[in-house]
Amino acid sequence: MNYDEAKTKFVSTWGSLGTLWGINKAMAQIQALLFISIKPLCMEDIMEELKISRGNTSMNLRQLMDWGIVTKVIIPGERKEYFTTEKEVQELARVIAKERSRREIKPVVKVLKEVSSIADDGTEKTKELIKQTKALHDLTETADDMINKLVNQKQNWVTKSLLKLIK
Amino acid sequence: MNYDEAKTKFVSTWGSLGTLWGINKAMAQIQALLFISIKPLCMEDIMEELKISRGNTSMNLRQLMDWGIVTKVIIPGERKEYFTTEKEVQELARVIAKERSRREIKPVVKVLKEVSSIADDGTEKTKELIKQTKALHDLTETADDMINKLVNQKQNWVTKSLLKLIK
DNA sequence: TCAAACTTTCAATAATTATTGAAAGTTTGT
DNA sequence: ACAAACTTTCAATAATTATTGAAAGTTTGA
Repeated sequence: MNYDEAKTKFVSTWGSLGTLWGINKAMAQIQALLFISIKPLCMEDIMEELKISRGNTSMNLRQLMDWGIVTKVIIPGERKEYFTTEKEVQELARVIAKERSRREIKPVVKVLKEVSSIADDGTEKTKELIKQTKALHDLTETADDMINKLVNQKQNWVTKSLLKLIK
Repeated sequence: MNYDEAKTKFVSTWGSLGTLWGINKAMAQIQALLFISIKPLCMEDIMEELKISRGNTSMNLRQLMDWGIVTKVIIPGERKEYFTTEKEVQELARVIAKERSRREIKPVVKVLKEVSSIADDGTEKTKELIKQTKALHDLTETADDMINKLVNQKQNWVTKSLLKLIK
């Protein structure tokens, strides 16, 4: 496998993993492309490499910037804008996890709390609903906390030592 | 909020969370419904509660059974089939994480390993590709390992004490 | 072995989500 | 103030994914 093959393989695989953290293919691919690029890229570069339209590129770059993963770079003497991505995987993971938690997990935890707090009218079905949603609430909240805490540890040794602990 | 409101809210919220673990809405809703039901339900019950078609119900039940989350229950004297879901949240989380890892994370880890193992031809761009995909490989693999290990600990105290550790 | 009771399959359709491309908007140098 | 160089917006369209419903399949009891 040569450089170009490896690059294409990486970009498309990382793109398809997008769903795993709730972003679309193009967005994930743009990030992947920037992630392995040795210099900032402009819109043309990205459009050409990924064969996507200008509008698509613009919209997805915007979202990546909103997330704080991609930043605009101004190159003196150049009119057009260039882009780079966060190069530290640890930091990348932090941002993604944080965003995911905020957008998707937190609202669910909130609903679970509400539902598990309804008045116990004494019927078996209500008891079951309360019991099960409470269990789900605890699990979800704990998992969310853990992910956030883990991912906020910037030093990699924490992850490694934890992993050893639970082996 | 009374029982029926709470139930509807829970089922639809849990359904929309489906994307988070890579299953579709109907599948997540069926599971949610069974999760708070005090007795096994048949296809009619599910169709009626969720207002979905017979075909949809059948296909999604099948997939839930393939995942090992839902099991068929035979009620003596009854012709039709009944279904229940795993009621332990811990076990539920285990199955979901395992499935997700197998279907989505493992293949990506494999590709990252391949890509990061290409020959270093000495160019800067190749070095960068290798370096970055290697970092991603390590992170992804570590995260995957952690999730699997954590989720395999059936006792809840492990999670709790770990959480304390990293607070 | 038949028919009633039930489940599965799958082509057609609907719903959702991503992408395009061209017009409108913005910025910059002269 | 203008025009060139660039970016953004968004309605239209395409691609993808989920859902339906009816026909085919299966099981069971008499």
